[in-house]
Amino acid sequence: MPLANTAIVLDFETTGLSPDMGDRAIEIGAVKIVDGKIVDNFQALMNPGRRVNSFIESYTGISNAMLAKAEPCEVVMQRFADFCQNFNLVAHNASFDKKFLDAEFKRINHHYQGQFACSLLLSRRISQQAPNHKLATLVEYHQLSTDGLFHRALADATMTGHLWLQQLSHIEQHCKKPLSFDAIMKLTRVPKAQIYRYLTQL
DNA sequence: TGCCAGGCCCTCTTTAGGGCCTT
Repeated sequence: MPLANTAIVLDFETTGLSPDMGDRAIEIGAVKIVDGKIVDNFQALMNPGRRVNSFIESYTGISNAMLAKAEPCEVVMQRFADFCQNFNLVAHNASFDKKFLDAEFKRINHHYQGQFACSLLLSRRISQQAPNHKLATLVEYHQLSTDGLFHRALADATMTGHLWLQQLSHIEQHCKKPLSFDAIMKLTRVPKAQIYRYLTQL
């Protein structure tokens, strides 16, 4: 049973909010965490085969000129599949990143086997006093290390990685033992009002 | 034609609506 402190934390930049509406990934960033330490990372722009709008250029700082020089999504996603193997995955608001991961992997006929946990759902349970649960707010709230760059894939994935490790540390203070990835997945489904009682029973 | 995300989660709820998050 793999522990929660070994995982790949990833983040996509995309052309929009929904692959079902035709949106594509334009950048992926990820950090590999083994035994609670970041040991490797992955970052690549990818050419979605069409232009992105000015909002996305402004929001991410990723221009159409940058994407024109990038490898196609299919090439990058194959390299990412090799990078992530079957590590369990983490993202902030994982439902968003999972639907893009699933859509891009489907295009290259790659079948991912691991689980996908969400640092946003975890934060809503174990940091209920935080002003809100946006990634940037939580980085400041928990005083996590950051290079000040936001909305680029590797920067966001790295910050989410630090957030994930902070969350695991906080949880372990309550249950007094390292938890499996599966246990954390279950924890993100426990009703908020029951979370601390649940932790002490683990 | 005109519309267009969607899962989570709370509440003035469950025969629903709206804010929070992600790009």
